[in-house]
Amino acid sequence: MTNKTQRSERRADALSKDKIVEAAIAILDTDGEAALTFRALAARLSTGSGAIYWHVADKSDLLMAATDAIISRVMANVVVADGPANSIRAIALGVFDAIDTHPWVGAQLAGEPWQAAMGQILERIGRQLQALGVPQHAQFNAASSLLNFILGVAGQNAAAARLKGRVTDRSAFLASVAAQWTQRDPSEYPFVRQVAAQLLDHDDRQQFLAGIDLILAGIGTLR
Amino acid sequence: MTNKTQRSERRADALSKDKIVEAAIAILDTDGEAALTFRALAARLSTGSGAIYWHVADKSDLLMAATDAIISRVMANVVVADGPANSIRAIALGVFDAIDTHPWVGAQLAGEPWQAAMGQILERIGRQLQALGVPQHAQFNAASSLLNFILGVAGQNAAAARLKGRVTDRSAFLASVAAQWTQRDPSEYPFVRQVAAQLLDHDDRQQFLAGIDLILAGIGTLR
DNA sequence: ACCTGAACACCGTTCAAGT
DNA sequence: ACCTGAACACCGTTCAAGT
Repeated sequence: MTNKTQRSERRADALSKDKIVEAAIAILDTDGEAALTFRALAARLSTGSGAIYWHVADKSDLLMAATDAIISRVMANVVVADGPANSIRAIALGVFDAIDTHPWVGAQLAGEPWQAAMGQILERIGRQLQALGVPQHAQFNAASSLLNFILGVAGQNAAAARLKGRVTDRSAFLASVAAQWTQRDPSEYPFVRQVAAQLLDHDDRQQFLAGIDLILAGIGTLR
Repeated sequence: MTNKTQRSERRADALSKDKIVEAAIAILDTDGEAALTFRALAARLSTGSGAIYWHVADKSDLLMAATDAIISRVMANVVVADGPANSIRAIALGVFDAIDTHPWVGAQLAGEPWQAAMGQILERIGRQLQALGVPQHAQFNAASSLLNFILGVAGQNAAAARLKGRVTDRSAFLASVAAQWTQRDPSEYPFVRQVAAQLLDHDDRQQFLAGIDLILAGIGTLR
């Protein structure tokens, strides 16, 4: 037996980008965005943090690959039927629900355009807009409007998820938010005061659908 | 003369949250989000990094205060006239242009709801929706739809700004994005391929306005 | 070719010590 | 009350050294 510090055994099963991405998703889902570090990831994969860089360019690359994996699954499972308008609702709800279960996906979509997941969503929405009979010249704007609305909600939901745990009473928290918004000068915030009650107990998913419907109604006026 | 390391002089002009926020805005505007560190801020203010914490809770507090300052100025300068629909366009464009000149504001809005700036925008939009005659029960959803669309665009623009400098040819960059989206299986991306040409040379501001108009058209169908 | 883990160059935040 | 700046506990990323 020697005194020299023993190097760890080399891992038997080869690492791969897929395995790394799956491990990252597991960490993100169970412990949140902040918990995903290369050290935590390396520990979970029983390897050195540097090994990950052999398969993944950097943290942004890793996050985009994880987001793409989730969105791919969602898109594969979305049931497109009952006409193009309902199909768009289904696609949008698919993304919404994915963000609900994987809030970090929301942050990623909202803050990183040009990733593969964005192309997938755009494609799915665009095809349904064509089926809906939206004139060709208006299709890009219509798709981008729906997409941007979805991304806006995505960012907000990701932020809301970051509070989970720290905030136990959602209504009380939202009440304190509304109070802070209006406190600088209550007479300056008549609208916020009016909707404060609805803010406290509104259903995010239902409000999301209402927004999609509003944009669809607007698209319906296009000729 | 002593050999003891000389402590720096104590600053003559008192620090204040306002002064700190202004310095932060200057750093964010000239050198970008990544350049705002407590060390850089302390250097610019000729103080210790710890001093900043006497006036500001943490980095999030600082960023929210900076965002609120910018949005307050924008809202004070927005000209509301020509009827409620045009006023909503003016408010939205005000936010869009603010994000264009201060991209970090976009990132902040997209990723941090419940900050004061959000209350300001919501209030301004809501009041115009009331003037537009939107039925009371639909006002909250309508306002939230417009707001979320704006936040979606905000996040994308902030991300686009992060590339400035690194990317010199916008068209070439967007072409490579579209190519990457479709390359996995070109036959799976007919819509993206169709709009790729528009993607390359579309005007962000004009597309933003088209989205606002689409939502306004949808709101017009509400009764 | 792929993996290991120490080392580097940073962060935000805290806090004892000063005025 | 307010300020100073070293110290702490982290990060992402690199890279010489291993297999």
